[in-house]
Amino acid sequence: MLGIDFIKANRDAVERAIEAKNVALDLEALLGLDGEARALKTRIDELRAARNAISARFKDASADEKAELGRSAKEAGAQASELEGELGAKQGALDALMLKVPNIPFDGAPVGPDESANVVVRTEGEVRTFDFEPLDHVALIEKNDWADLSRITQVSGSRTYCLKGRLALLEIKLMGWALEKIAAAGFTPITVPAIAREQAFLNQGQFPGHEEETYQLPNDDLWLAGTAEVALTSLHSGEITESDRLPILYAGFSPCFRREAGSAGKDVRGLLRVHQFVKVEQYVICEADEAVSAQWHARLLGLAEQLLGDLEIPYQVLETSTGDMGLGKYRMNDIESWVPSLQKYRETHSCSTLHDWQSRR
RNA sequence: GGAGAGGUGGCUGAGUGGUCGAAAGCACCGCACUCGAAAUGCGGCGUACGGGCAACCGUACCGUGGGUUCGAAUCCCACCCUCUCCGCCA
Repeated sequence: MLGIDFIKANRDAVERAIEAKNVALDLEALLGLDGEARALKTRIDELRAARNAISARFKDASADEKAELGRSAKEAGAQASELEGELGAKQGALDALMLKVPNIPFDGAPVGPDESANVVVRTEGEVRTFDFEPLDHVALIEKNDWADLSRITQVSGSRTYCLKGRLALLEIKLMGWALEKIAAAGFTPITVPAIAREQAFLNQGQFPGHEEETYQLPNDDLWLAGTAEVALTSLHSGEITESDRLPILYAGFSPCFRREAGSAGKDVRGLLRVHQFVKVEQYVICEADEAVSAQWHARLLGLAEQLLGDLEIPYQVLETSTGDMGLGKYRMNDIESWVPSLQKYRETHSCSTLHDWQSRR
């Protein structure tokens, strides 16, 4: 989220961000609530000050005076409590609105409602031409007995997969290889749980708003994260970090769980858009400096590209539009990799910068 | 699942009804001493909101939320979290 002082001082920019990101938020109402809450608080402070002043005289007072002082102190206290209740309600409403305030997007981000406004900024690698019809991944799996896609759905439902043989090994090795590559660039490899408390999802920005897309474990008041980012974001929450200990660099690894609610009918075949998968996450906590942050963003993107280069997979880099990048993001670059059987690029990587919108949460 | 212990400032840790935003130590900052550093001595040192040009003043904050009281870190209730032991376990 953004600080209330920042919002007040940069009202137009925030208003533009709300528009560009297509957020349902009435900034006018938010600022009005803030004003009302402050006024109430001032009034409560005055009542409390009066009460405290009376209480301070209590000890040395005579019995008669004590009765009188007690009465008036109690009354001031009661009034304060009543207003406090009012303030609580306003504050709650205000907090809920504050969580919906979007980060101000990067100047270079294309403004648009959704992914259709994303812009391809670069295309890398050479698309192979074959003198035969390339099979898609499902056909390759069937041909080589590399998975039990239909059997596992009777166990775990749709959008789950079960790799076998060399493909099972490939999944594990690919993750290990990516972790090692990123570790070699100075990042600390770290394995984190997908299980996390609600607070972690609030901290990261997934909540409020995306509860429907998240698996819940209601018996234990826990949720399953769709990315290691959830755990990594909260790993250092509440800490004040000396600047000489920055940047903190992680190469995270975790299973990822996604309900894919609202994706009905999309990519139902094969290994695209599954409910559970494994992923490596690059994560940087750096000093609150736009230039430094931009350098790290470039570094993350560079490392992701290096992985694809090493794998000889052609790809394109997108500058993600304001409508597609999400509430908390300042800048987002997606990478789409070439899928020969589809004859098109599909999203495989994503790099984002969130600035202090994230750390404030 | 059963039993117990505990959550106080950046850290350790005192504090069981007002003189407590809170002892002491560590860390940190300033000054003195020193060629310099260390050691030592003296002083300072929480956060948020509101008011004030400022000095400063007011309010709140001792896990969270309620309650008792003129007054709560301290008493009562509920909850959350952490740790220890036992049991169970793919």
